[in-house]
Amino acid sequence: MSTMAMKDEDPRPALSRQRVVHAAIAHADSAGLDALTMRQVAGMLQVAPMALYRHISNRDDLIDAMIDVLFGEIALPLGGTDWKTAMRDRAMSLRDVLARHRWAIGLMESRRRPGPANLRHHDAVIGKLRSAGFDIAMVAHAYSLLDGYIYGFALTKMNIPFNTTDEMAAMAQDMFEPFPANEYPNLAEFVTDHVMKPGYDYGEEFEYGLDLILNGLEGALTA
Amino acid sequence: MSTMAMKDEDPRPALSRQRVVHAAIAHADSAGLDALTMRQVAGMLQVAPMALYRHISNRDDLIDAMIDVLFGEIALPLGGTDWKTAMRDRAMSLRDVLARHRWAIGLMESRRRPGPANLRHHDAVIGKLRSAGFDIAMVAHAYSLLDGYIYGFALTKMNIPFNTTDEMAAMAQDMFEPFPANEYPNLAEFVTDHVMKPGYDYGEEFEYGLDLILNGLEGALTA
DNA sequence: TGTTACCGCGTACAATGTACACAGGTTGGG
DNA sequence: CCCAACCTGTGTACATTGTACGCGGTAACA
Repeated sequence: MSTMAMKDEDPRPALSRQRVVHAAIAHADSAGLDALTMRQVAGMLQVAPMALYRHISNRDDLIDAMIDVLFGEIALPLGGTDWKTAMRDRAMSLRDVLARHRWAIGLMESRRRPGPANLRHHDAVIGKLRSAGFDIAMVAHAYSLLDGYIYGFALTKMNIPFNTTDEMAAMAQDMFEPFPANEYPNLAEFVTDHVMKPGYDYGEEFEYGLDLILNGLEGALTA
Repeated sequence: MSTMAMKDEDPRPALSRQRVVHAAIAHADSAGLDALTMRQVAGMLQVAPMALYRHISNRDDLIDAMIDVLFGEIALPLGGTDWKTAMRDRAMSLRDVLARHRWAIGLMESRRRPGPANLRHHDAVIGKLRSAGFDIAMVAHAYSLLDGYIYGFALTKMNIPFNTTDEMAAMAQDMFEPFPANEYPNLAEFVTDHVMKPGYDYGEEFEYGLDLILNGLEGALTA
């Protein structure tokens, strides 16, 4: 039989830009950006490293494409709802995307060649705010504040890998261990009495700040 | 003469951890983190690459040390002022530090081994908030919100290298060029009518959001 | 004067991104 | 049906990186 007419269980379907980009995302999700080497991605696809270069022009181009896929993952419920609900839903969705793809946090807004999903996303958000009565300066304020907070929250909170309270305790131990006891009493109290308490939930922390910002913007808008 | 009794103009003073770290910061400031190779740093100090390893244990240890120097650069005016002024000043100072050292934005809060300046800084900020009447949960809210915003603003705004309006226009051109005209009308309007206007100043943008957050926190505190 | 600790160096190696030329299959024109 | 052009994946090769290892020279102290 010809290779073309092979059945579905072809052990090695043809390479494509899409397949390369998705494999790269999967690998970065599980192993981080540093581990995203061309040879690793090629390995995942059972292909020689140089085969990738038929579909991407270099590693940076690959990352650009990966980021644009993530922009496509952000939900944009801009339909009938008011701007506040729309912005809140978008923020939560973006937060979730960044949680799924931690490696991307520092890259989303620093691409020199934004892809179509990226531009479409920003266009839609700005459009929603404009049609809700924000003038252009106010759009700048709102967008700057919201995205700053969302990305910054992701940056400051998600880099620390604490999945269990025990892990967290161990890390705190390592942190304070090289220094004299009680050298940093406020910080120590904060960590032991709050961060390490069982009920602590970063999700709630995020929403608290988000709502504070949204309420502040609402006040500024109606003023 | 002995090498020890050499005069001040010794062309190559003894290496030290401090000198290595400061050279590395200077290089990262001007060339970025990717260009921060051991060989480059060694070259700045007119020393063989392996000489560095007598004073730092590896590249990651070097970066840890660099970050802690930056934490030391953040002004902490926690004296007689009220919490709001203190937090505002600290935020502005941190913003300035991040502007001077863009390469550090993604690294400040993700060190697994925070240095003494880092811990002292957080301890002081938490202490200031506590003594101003914030309970622990409120400290978590405030700190999360403020640092999220500060780092996020730095991340989203400073990565884009627009020093002049012309450069910005060129970049906007490159951004939209691959796509049909008017594909992204809201974004296009925003860029041309606001970002590229001569009077646009990112500093003001930062302070707008900062004050909104501080006022929101004040409201929550007194409630 | 010896001995010991330290510090900078030269060499070497494994891992990485990617340039280059090639091979095997696919396809379209005669 | 045949051959030429063309894709697409491959093997090899090289420059650049971090850093392990052991050497030699200098300083400090006996």
